[in-house]
Order: sequence, then C-alpha cells, then structure tokens
Amino acid sequence: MGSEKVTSIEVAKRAGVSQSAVSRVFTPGASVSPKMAEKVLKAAEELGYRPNVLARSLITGRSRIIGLVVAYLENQFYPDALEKLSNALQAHGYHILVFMVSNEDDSVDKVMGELLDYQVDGIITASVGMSNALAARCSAAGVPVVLFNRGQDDERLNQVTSNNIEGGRKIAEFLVAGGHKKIAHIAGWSGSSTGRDREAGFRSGLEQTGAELVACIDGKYTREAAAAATREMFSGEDRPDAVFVGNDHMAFAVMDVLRFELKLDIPGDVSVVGYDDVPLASWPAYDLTTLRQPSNRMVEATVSTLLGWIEEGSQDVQKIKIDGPLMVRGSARIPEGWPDERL
Amino acid sequence: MGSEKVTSIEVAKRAGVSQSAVSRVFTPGASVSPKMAEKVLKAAEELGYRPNVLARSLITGRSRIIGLVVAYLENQFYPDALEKLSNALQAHGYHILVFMVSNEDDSVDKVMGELLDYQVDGIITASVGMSNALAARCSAAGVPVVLFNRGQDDERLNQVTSNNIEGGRKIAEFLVAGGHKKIAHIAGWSGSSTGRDREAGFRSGLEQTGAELVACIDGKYTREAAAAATREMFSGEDRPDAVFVGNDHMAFAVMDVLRFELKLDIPGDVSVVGYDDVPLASWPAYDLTTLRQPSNRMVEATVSTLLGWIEEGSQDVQKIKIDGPLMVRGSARIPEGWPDERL
DNA sequence: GAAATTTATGCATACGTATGCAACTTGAAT
DNA sequence: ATTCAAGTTGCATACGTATGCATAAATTTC
Repeated sequence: MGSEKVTSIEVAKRAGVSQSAVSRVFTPGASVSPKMAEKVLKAAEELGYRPNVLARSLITGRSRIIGLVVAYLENQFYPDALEKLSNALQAHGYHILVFMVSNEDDSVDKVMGELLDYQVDGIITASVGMSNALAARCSAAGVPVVLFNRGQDDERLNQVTSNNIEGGRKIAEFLVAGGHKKIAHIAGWSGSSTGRDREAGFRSGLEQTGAELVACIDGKYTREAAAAATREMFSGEDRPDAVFVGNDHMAFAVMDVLRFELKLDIPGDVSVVGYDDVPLASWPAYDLTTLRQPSNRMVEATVSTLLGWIEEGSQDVQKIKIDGPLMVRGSARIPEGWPDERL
Repeated sequence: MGSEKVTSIEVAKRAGVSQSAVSRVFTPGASVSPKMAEKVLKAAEELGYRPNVLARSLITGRSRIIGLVVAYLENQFYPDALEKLSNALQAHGYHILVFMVSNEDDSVDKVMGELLDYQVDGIITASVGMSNALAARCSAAGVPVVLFNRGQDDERLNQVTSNNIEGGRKIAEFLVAGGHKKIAHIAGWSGSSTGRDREAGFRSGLEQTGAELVACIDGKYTREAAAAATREMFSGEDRPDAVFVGNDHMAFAVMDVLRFELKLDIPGDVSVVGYDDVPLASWPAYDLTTLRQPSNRMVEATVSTLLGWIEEGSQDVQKIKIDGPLMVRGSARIPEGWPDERL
C-alpha cells in the first residue's frame, strides 16, 4: 500500500524553493547556484526523490527508450548481441524495450505500432525486415531505424551487417583450397538478405575458381529445416565432401545429423563450415570452422548510428558492412600451409 | 524532419468533437455511442493517430512496462526465459524493459534506481538477488517484484523457482541407483539459493542412501570455473565415476574437458548429470541427462503473480516451487529397469 | 405524453516535469 | 557610488492524456 510517489513539488516545498529550481538541479547544464543545489539535493535525498522519466519525456520529447524488435533468441548470436546492445546503450543512459515478433505473419507491423506508442527514440530490428509502409511511418514519426544483421533496399533504413558477400567468397576459397571436389550449401533463409548475400558470395567465389556447387537447399535458419536438408543431401551414394551452412545455429544441427545419424566423420568424410562464430562454435564438442561476424563492432556501429540520429539529428542513412575473419578450427579440412599463404 | 506528432486534440478538431470524446473512444470500457466511435476512429485513421502511452501513464499511474533485470544471457536458459516472458507479457499488453547488471559489484542497486525512474509497473529479476534496502524501496514505491529462478528470504519478494532441493535429491537417487561409487558435485554458485539448494538436496539424497560425496567444488555458474573444477577433480588417480553439475551451462564445459582434454568416455568412464534442460542438452553432441526446469510453467507463474499484484492489487507474497522431471539421456549410466521402477 | 432513468458528451482540471520570460541578486568595471 | 553584465530564481505555461462533474440527449417507464 505504500505507493507514496514523491514529486519535485514536495521537494521544492521542503527545501523552500520553487519547483523550477528543483527541476534545474536535476537537469544537467542548467543554471543553479551551489547553495541551491545543496539545499535541493539534501531535501531530495531525505524524501527519496527521483525524477519521473516518463513525465520528463512528455515535455522533452525524448523517452530514452530504444525499441528492439527480435524474432527469436534460440540462435545464440542474438542473445549475445542483445546483451551487448543493452550494455552499450545503458552506458549512454538509454534502455531497451523488447518486442518479440514472428517473422512469418504480419506481426511485425502490428507490433511496430505498439512500439511507436511508447514514443521510443529509436528502433533496432535484429534480423527482422520491415514493410515499406512501416518504414514510412517511422520516418514520418521522426524515429530512426537501424536494421541489425539484415539488409533492405529502403533508402530510409540504416543497416549494419557483416560483409556477407565477401564472407561467402572467403569460405568458397577456403573450401576449394582444401581440395574439396563436391561442395554443397545449406543456405540461410532466402527471404533474408543475409541468406541471399552469403549464398551469392559463395557461388561467386566458387565460380571464380572454376568449382561447382553440387547441391543447395534453403535451411531457413532453423535446426529442423537444416537437419532435413542434410538428410536429403547426404542420403545418396554420391554425397558432397564439403558443406557451407548459412549460419552456426544450423551448422550445429547439420553436424549432429552427419555424425550421429549418418555416422560420418568430420572433417574426414565431410568438411563443415558455418557463419557467425557464436561462442558455442569454439567449444570442442563442435570446434566449428566459421566466419566471424564481429558482434562487438556491429553493436558499436549500430549504437553510434542510432545515437547520431537521435542526439545530433544526423540525416545520413548508413549502410554499414563490417568484415570478419575466417576462424579456422577443426570441422573442415585445412589447406596445406593455409595460415601463411594468405592473412 | 517529419516529426509530426498527432494528438488527440487534432483528432477531436477534425471529427468535430471534444478531446475527451477521443480519449474515451480509445479507453476500453468508456461510455461512447457507436456514431461517436465511428466519427472519431475515422478521423484518427486519416491522421494516423495513436494514443501516447507515456502521457497516458502519467495520469493512470500505469506504464505497462515491466523491468527485467538480468545478469548474463550466455546460459541458454535465460534467453529462452526472456523470450517466453516477453511473449506472455506482450499478450497482456505489457512490455519488457531490459536492464543488464553484473552480479558481483553493487550495479544491481544502481541500476534498480534507474528502473524505478521509468515508473515500471513491476520488476522481474532473472537469477539476480536484491539488497534489503532495495526490496524496501520497491515495496515503498508500490512496485511488485518477482525473483525468477532465485530465492531470497525477504518477506516482500515473490519468487518462482524449480524445486531445487527435490531436484538435487532425485539426481542423487538416480546416480546411486546407477551403481556409482564415487560421486562428486560441481556446484552452482554458493552465493545463490539455487546453487545452495541443489547441493543441499543432492547431499541429503546421498545421505539417505548411505552414499558419500567424494568431492565438491563451486563452479560459480561459469564455464571457466567449471572447467577448472573438472581438471582439479579428475586429475588424480582416484577420480570420481559420476558428477552432478549445478546447471547445464557448466555441464557442457565439464563434458568438453572430460572428453577432449582428459580423454574420458561418457558415460563409460564417468556419468554426468546437469540441471535445467536447456535446448542444447537434448542435442546429440551432448545428449545430457538433466533435471528439467519447466520454464513454461515458471514463466506462467511469474506472469500471473506479477499481474495479480498489478491489476488486482494482490498482497500475497508468493514463494512458488515447481517440480520438474529428470530427463534421462545418454550422458549418465542408466540403472537397470529405471523408467519402470519409478515414474 | 410527461416524468424518471439511463446513456453520451463537453468542460475543466490533474498527472510531474521542463523552459521562456521577467524580475531579482551579485559582483565587477567605471 | 553608479552602471552594466552575468548569473539566479520564480512565475506561468506547456507536454498529451484521462476522468469527475454537470449538462444534454436518448431511452425507458407509468
């Protein structure tokens, strides 16, 4: 029952000053004398006063809330990014309001409406796309949007991804250099730019060396679809000797099927390469060779882009691509003298 | 530049009605005639009006924001819970504001202040404790708190956990029934109730059957500490033949060390049992026998407790313990005729 | 058809804070 | 002492919405 909200007015009363004075003491950069500050802070301390962020936002037009739209947290890449994003924003006095969506139906649009109702200062979508109508609404509302790990053509949307095309290409070179003859791909969801770009880069890398892609199935970024694709791809006699999987999360499923259902040896019978370098990839149970998405730098770029728009009214739409290194581990045959040959 | 906020006043003007009328149309349960509703909704639609949640909260005293305090998302149990919590709350019109803390310093207290500044309607802490002073402040502010997966003696704090003592006991019975003679424990962080309770239950279960705990080290819920504990515990000649690890996240590290550093066979040389049943536990690479924490039911209990306090002004502090089953898989020797003997 | 009752609507105000403006204080410069 | 500028403070108002109260309209009741 003790919901005794204490307001700036009560503090003012106790300190014997005006409400404006209290407000100014709690507003960085306002004009206050040292004695005033002392009086007010003392009274505030005694009453346990803290400014009401919501009331403040009503007048400043800034809520210090960033909306995060995310589809699923099963793929370790996203909780990791969420943790980093939250920490980085928290350091700047912002906090993350979470909105879960499903990527299939129109829940994105529905949820995004609720998001704007909260007067968020900015929006980050993690691996989630947006309709044009929605982009227009955010733009009209003056709310900047950054697509994290997803590209989209809309000219109003900032985006931060790894260099997926280049990444796909690097993996192709690596597998070809490793002497693989029958290279396959279990692709990321074809409805996503990341999935398409990685595949495109991979294909282009193969072509460049004259190699050929012997099989390619959409793994939809889920364990189930990736496992099914693996069974299909490796059931015949003439199975691939290498497979690039569109992300680590699927790669783990692929490895599980190869090893425990099909009794194949990795990398003896087949090489597996993933994409993301989530923490689990380096655990010895998988020891997965994978292209690292540098989540630290991606988060950094996301936050600075967002705060640039919010605090400095930047108008430059950023389309940032960040290069990542191939993490060579034990799940794929390593070409002769590989680490020296190219950096 | 298009930050054209449209307010209820503009809608009222266009519809030729009062601002109150607009407000009432958007307030469920208010008294409005059908024609009025139609007129207003039409005008609102044309202008793209949506009520400002923050302004509304100022007057209703309800923000529809739930603060979630969480220390780390590396252990898959937490992103999973976060996803479920968010979905469940979203279905009731609430959303989660995320606050990351470190469990070691006093950042919990610091962060909790910011939390209250946002006028959250309730607080969920995931595996994070609270100082008494803090519990008092939340109580004074009338903000209900639910500790998720963490117990604490304070009489003001609701809590939802699995039945950790009973869980520890079940695992002891299982290992003893499996004929293990040298049983060890890599415990959860001794600073947490979950860690202490699981250990206590485990010890009590062993005692009950006359078995003895040959070694026990605090794994602190981290991979690193758990790996170090494993090396210490299994370095000598007289190594344990079974180990109960305080949660799955550590158990994976333990298995990695046992298999890949010490070249031991699981369960041939040593049985491993975890706690949580995160998704990864069922993947064949680990195939971990573990005690399931029923996150669905825990989330359900958390949400209903919280909403009970918020919407019905409940005053009953809940200390909920939920039983979970032992998921018998391949990482520990299975007693003869086990599944039949007891349910 | 008039009175009593219910239902709709508008008016005014309140929520807790920030800020432009004017009035005032202080101290320096003349 | 006198003038002026710089620094402080209080007053009043605004942000966008919800709601008690009084009035007006619609409905029921006899």
